[in-house]
Amino acid sequence: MLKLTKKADYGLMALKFLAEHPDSAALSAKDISDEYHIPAQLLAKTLQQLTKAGLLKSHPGMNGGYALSRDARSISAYEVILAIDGPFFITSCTKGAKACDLTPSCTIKEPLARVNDTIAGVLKSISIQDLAEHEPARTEVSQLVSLTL
Amino acid sequence: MLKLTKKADYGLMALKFLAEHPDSAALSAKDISDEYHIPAQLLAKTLQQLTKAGLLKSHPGMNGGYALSRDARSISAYEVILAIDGPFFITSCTKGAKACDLTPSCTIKEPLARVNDTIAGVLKSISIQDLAEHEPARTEVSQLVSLTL
DNA sequence: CTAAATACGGACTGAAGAAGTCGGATATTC
DNA sequence: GAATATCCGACTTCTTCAGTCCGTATTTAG
Repeated sequence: MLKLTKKADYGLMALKFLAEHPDSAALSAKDISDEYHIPAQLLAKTLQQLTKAGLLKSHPGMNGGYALSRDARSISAYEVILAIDGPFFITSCTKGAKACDLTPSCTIKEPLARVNDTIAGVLKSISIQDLAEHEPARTEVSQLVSLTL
Repeated sequence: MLKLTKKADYGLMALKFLAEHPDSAALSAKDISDEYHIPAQLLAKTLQQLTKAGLLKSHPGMNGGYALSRDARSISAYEVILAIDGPFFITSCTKGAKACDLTPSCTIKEPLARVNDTIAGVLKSISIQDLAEHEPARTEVSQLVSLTL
């Protein structure tokens, strides 16, 4: 309930790791899975999804691997989650056009859609670079997000 | 992925419906499930959870049913979701104290915990009364939520 | 040219959680 | 006492996530 998938987590971790090693030409899926102790093949698939989404550049062969396709500052957490988990909606019904089956009385959706937008806005405001700048996190971005019901 | 359960949706709808009928002494689970075309027994359980959480007052017997235990303006969407789905965490690992197994390297969690707090804050700022004040939603709450990474 | 290392990608299994049902017990009103 | 409710645990079913297996394609190293 209201939780990211592990693949999304793994994806964020991987991008963060790549952002922390800009000098390396490419890091393999195994390099990253070793670092974080996550299942290698699962991470591999996740990285493939991110590649298809254009967030990573891949390079097969020996000494191959993955690298960020753009600057870490221009990649948002939102893009990563979207690429892996697909579009998310906080409500069960809001599936594109097709609304709540036989329940147009579902007036809950409209306010919750705003909540949804707010969350998306927050995630869009967080870049991979933000994640890579470590723990103490004195980044102090102080992002303001407004919600109007 | 990042979605409320249907029970949480149902719960919000039910509370909204009750808030719209403050004149009625009590409305039964069936009254509400008919209104929204929701499985009656499932909604019943949800209402029982909300009763245990103290958000509703129940009354068995004929002409019995449920009523809000407090003013609709003092009940937040956050409380409802918490009562039904339990505490939510956007990350997979943040389970109370026990952190990420063998992965303390999981620096992703810290920034995402802030996102989690932001979402909680937004949900806390939305009352059942807000949901009940219908569609055009000229409520214009204009809530500000700050996020500092 | 061959072999190793790597990315790609489909199919499959198992586990977990969500959605919904069933059946009975208890309380209240008429 | 009968009808209408809430209460509540157990159960089935369905979906999705997590993870694995296995084969293919591609690049580099030697």
